Order: sequence, then C-alpha cells, then structure tokens
Amino acid sequence: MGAYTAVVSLRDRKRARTRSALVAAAAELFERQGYEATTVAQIAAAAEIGTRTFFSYFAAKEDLLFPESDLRVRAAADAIAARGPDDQPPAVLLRALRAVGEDSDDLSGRLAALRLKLIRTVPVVRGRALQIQMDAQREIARHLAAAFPELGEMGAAALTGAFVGAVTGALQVLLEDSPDADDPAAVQRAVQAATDEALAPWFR
Amino acid sequence: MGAYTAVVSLRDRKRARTRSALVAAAAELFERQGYEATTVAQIAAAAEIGTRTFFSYFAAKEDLLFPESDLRVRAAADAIAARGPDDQPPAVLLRALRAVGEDSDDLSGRLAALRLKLIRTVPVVRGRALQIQMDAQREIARHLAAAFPELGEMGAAALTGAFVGAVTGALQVLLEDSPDADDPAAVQRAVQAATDEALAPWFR
DNA sequence: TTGCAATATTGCACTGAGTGCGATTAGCCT
DNA sequence: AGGCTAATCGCACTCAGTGCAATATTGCAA
Repeated sequence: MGAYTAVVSLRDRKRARTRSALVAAAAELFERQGYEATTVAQIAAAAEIGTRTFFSYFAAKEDLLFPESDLRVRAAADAIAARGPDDQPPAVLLRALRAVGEDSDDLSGRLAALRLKLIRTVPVVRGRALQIQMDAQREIARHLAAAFPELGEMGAAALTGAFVGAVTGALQVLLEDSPDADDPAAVQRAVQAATDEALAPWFR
Repeated sequence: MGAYTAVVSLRDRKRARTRSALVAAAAELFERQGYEATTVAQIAAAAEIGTRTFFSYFAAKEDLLFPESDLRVRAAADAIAARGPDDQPPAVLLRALRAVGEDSDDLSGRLAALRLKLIRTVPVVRGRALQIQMDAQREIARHLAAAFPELGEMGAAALTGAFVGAVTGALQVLLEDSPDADDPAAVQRAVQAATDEALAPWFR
C-alpha cells in the first residue's frame, strides 16, 4: 500500500459507474416506454449486466427513481447544525426544509422531472416516495430534538411533521393541476410561496 | 318490482359477506403465519373462493388491511359540514381529525391492531397506508376549501397537511418505541395529547 | 509477479402477485 | 320459465424478486 491509496478502490469506482449506468438506462427506458412497460431485465441489459445482478444494486425497481435520497437528509441536518444561538425551532426547521428542496438535483433535473411524473401516475412509485419522505422526516425530527431538547422527542416529531405536511399538502394541489407540474424548478418556487403563507402562525 | 324491493339485493349481500370473510380469513392467517408467509391463494381458499376471484374483491393483497377507508373520510367531511358560523379553520380541522380517529374501528379493533403492527413491519403495507392517508388528506382539504373559500385551494391543502403531518409525526415516534404500540386506544389517546400541544400556535 | 482470499457476477430454478381470456354458473327481471 | 347480465373460476402467462451454487474478478501479501 503506497503513501496515497485511492480513497475509493477500483472495485468501488466500477460499482459506482455501473450504478449510474443503471439509473441512466432506466430513465431513458422509462421515458420512452413508460414505467410499467419497462422490465428489470431490459434495464439490466441496457446497462450490460445480468438480470440477477441488478438486485445487488437496487432492492427494487422503484428504487431506481430515488438514488442518493440520503443527500437531502444530510443537507437538512447541516442546516439545523448551523443554527444561530437565538434561533427558534420553527425558523430553523424552515431553513432545513429549504435546504432539502434546494440541493440541485441530479444531472439537469431530468431524473427529477421523470420522478415527479411517475410519482403522480404510478402507485407503487408514489408509495415508495412517501416512505422515503417519512423516513427523512423522522430523521430530521431526531436532529431537531437534539438541537432543542426542550421540545421533547415527540414534540419535535410533531412540529417537523406539521412543516413537512404543509409542504406536501401544497405540493399535492400543485402537482395535480399545474400546467408545469413537470418542471422541478417551478414546482419548488410555488411550494415555497404556499408554505410560507400556511406556516405564518408559527412566526409571530 | 314490488313496492318494497330490498335496498340491497341478494347478490350484494352475498358479495358483502364474502368480502368480510376474506378480511376475517386474512386477519386470522396474518396473525398466525405473518403477512409475507401468507399467500393470496391461502386466503382465498380459507374464504372458499377461487384464487382468481380474490382479485375481483381486492385489487391487491395489502388492501385487505384497509377495508372501508372511505368511512373515515366521510366522518371528517361530516365534522366540517357541522361547523358553527363563528368557527375558525384550525378548530374545525382539529374536530375533523378527531372524528377520523374516533370512528370505532372494525370489530373490537382486532384488525386495527393487526394493521398497526403490519404498518410498522411490512414496507409494502406502510406504503399503501401512506397512500391512503394522502388521498384522505387531499379529500379533507377539498371539503375545508369549500367551507372556507377565503383559504384558497392551496392554502386549505397546506393547512390540512400541517395538521395531518403533526398527527403523523407524533404517531411515528409513538409507534416505534411505545410499549403498547399495538393498542389502538392507547395510541389514539397519546397522539391526541401530543398534537394538541404541537398545534398550539394556531390557537391563540 | 504470483497465488490466495474475498467479493462480485451470473445462470438457473423457483415462488408468488397480478392479468387476460374464455367458459360456466348464478342471480335478476320480465 | 327463460333470457340477460354479472360473478366465478380455471388456465396460461408475465414479471418482480430470492436462494443457491458455480465462476470470474479484484485486493492484498509474499
């Protein structure tokens, strides 16, 4: 082992490349043929791996739409950690949620747009998205509780839930009848405006 | 057609009975063998139905855990409809959500307890539960928007989301480390207390 | 560089959910 | 009673996902 061993081994790099290839191939196929009409075997073939091997990269087909979902949680955690000494929980939480929305998504947001569309149309994808969201919410609540012990574990969870719920509620309406429901940037802006208003009672 | 034709035909009654039999059989089997280990074929056989016919009663295996989910929504809608002339949105919403929690669940809450346990342990069940919850939330938001036009469609949705989110957030914590996470009555009481506190800023 | 251990890849066979279709049955209505 | 409609069911099929065992690839140390 020399003085500078690569932090990521060849193995790891190769694995990461294959993973990306899978996501890219899936995006391509989903866009062209639709989600249900695309089989895992097709995706694997497009990424030049065996069908069986696919499941050592993703546990399920839906998971292709949500790579790196932990990045968003980490962004929120950082935002909470960076609070000022006089900040109150609601303000901190609001900044954390903004951080979640802002982390510029994958390459040019093409995957984000696809995800948005499939969340609206494919039940199994929506279900998975909601599960991921709940896990993220729980994790954020944990950080909030650590930052403000006086809230209590449950108080922090309820507060976080209220904020995330407000965002999600606005999102629901937006996604179902907005002309540009597929443009992540536009969606983000609209949601931000709507939630700022809905959460007003907490900031006064 | 005589003066008094049965409101529900024989056909409908039989169908309802079979449906209940399926739910009962499923509950029994899920409790005894676990969710994953129970096949649809077993459930169908226990209810004396062809396997193929099962899918004309329930679209998917998970749906066995959520019969009559629309009852809860209707209870909430009724609560909103029964508002007083001076009631403000938050108070009305809170009553509506209480109505949702109160509708005494299916027979002795045995199914409710099972559902609670499976939501915690089986991902696909949790996903379905979240989807149903979101649909219900959206529907309640619609009623709220109709009752308070000044809120606007999106404002109503955000507010509803915030309230439901607070409840759900508290529920998350409760379900993961409460000793009696399987007792629906206890859970309901605890959630009510937690949310009352978390939603306080709206009532002042 | 070579050889060994660990890990990744793959094929194969299998289970179980869910669907489409066509034949049969059973309830409904006149 | 008899035709009409809707429910039931068996059959064959697709596809997601898993367990297992064989093989190939990479990491590491001598």
